[in-house]
Amino acid sequence: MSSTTDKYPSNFIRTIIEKDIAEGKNGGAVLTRFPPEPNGYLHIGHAKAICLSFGMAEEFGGATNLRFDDTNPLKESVEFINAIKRDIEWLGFQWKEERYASDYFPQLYEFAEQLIREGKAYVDSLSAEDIREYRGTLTEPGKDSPYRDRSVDENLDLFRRMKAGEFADGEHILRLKIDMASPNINMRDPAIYRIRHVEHHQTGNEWCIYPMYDYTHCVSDSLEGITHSLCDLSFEDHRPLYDWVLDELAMNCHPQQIEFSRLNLQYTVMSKRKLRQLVEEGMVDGWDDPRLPTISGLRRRGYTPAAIRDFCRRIGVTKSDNNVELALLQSVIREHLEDSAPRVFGVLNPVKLVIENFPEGEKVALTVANHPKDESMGTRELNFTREVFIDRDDFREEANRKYKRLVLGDEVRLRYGFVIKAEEVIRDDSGEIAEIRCSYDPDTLGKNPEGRKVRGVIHWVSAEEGLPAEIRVYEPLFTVDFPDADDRDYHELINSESLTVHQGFVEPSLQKAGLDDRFQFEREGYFCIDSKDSTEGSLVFNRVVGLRDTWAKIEKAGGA
RNA sequence: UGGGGUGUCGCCAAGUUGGUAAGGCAACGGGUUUUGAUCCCGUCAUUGCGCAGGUUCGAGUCCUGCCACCCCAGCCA
Repeated sequence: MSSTTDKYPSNFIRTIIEKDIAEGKNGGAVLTRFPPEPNGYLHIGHAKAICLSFGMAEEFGGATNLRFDDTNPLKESVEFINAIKRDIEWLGFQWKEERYASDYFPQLYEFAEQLIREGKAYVDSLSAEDIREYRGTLTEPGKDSPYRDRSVDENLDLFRRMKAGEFADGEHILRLKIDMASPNINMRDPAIYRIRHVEHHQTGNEWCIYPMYDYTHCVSDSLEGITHSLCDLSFEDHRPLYDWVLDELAMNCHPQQIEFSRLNLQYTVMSKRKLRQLVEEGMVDGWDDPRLPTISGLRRRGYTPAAIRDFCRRIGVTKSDNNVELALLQSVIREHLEDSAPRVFGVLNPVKLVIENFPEGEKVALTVANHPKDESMGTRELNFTREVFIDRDDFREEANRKYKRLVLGDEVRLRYGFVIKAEEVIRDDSGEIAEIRCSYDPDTLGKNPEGRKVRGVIHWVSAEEGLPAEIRVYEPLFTVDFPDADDRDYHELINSESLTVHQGFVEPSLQKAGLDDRFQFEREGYFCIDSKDSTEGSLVFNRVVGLRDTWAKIEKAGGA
């Protein structure tokens, strides 16, 4: 995992850490944490944070804790906990310790009593609506709650009774006593404990009051001895509160919160809320739908952990808003698969081709390379037969010379096999081409014909030996590059053609394709077995990404 | 009209104490090629680093003033 390609280029967070180490801060130690709330699946944006937090720690000989930020039992579940752990491990990272914010509930409670005793927290009995009213607005200061000056004894009594379950949800709340006139709204007496009579996935029914993020996170970081607490920019305004709590509690470990900008990627959405909607409304096939930017989706789509890590490294780490092009992600996975994926043949839109002068029942065994540039990947055998499938896009009844595929009356090479010539087209009742009758030149195996220049080379699959397979090709889930920035409801922005299912054929060797294998279907793209739906008897492939397609560009420009 | 941030090539992004604008992706030329892939070569910010002034022999880097965009008013995280 710790190859040089995983090293980040210069960024401001590394600069800070290097400086801290040079100055002997924290005794030169680096301990980070990744703190997901188990209320959804991890996505590529989380991968950025994971690579950063784990990456920085590893680079400086430190470690990273995985800590589930499980302070809101209403939205969380063990299903998400397990999915998150699996995704992080799959990405290639190992946490030092698995912790839960709920591990600290007892200590958090004691600290809360301490704050009350010191007059730094109070129980408010205003309704949620009133609290909102009293908070003021962005431009006007808030005003003190009438309960703000309750005595320490009363606060303590109330808080203990909150814990004991004497009150209903929403009846009381514990707030920090900071400054209702602060220009930073987060400092206007933030709530730190609310009553919730619900079972918690970790602590069961032990508690009916639950601490809130701002209070929990900094204390948890401190208790664990975190040195650098990396989070996204939305928490920048919360840093004064983070620091306030640790200072007032006089914690002996005061981690440094550092914020960076979150990832925005073209043609997708990154908010857990929207992802959850897509899943729950059945617009996709679960959290691991290959069109989703979730780690699980990317895994099922065929992305590799190394490619995702490389992507995270290449997008960099800054505080500026960023809009990363999908092309970068695609470029990275292509680059990784180019070297590692063995080549095979697969035809997505099959049309049968019959070579009339090739003897029926005969086979010519061809030894073909698994990789054009890497002999160590070996060879495999393919049988050339009288009937083969080629892709419909690789045949035209007429075309100009720029079209380097099969044209009626002209020649083309079937890759690794013979040069053939299209002689006649057979149509079905609907007028569609049902079959292409051809002839072949037996003297063209491994050599070019004399005096003629063949248009090009196309791939094929033996009709006699090929395996039928379902091949799924994906396009972006959304029709606009940044759905979040669009005023329209996201339902209107869904790309109805994000999934195309082909009933095609693949070469026999793919029968033994494994779940972790990636292949390049020559001239088509990179593919993998669909981990959810593929079976031995009915193969299902996902297209990870297409090959770079300059022909499509030429075609689009009106070149042919 | 409050507070917190950010503005360097179409996108991402480097740019330590001012010294004369990295790299990647994309794009565009060309070469190799039994994958229109890969690979290789070349072009791609020349009084230019949001704008306007200023300091300086010299500023993306310092100062002043503007402008634009993002985040914040959950008993969510």
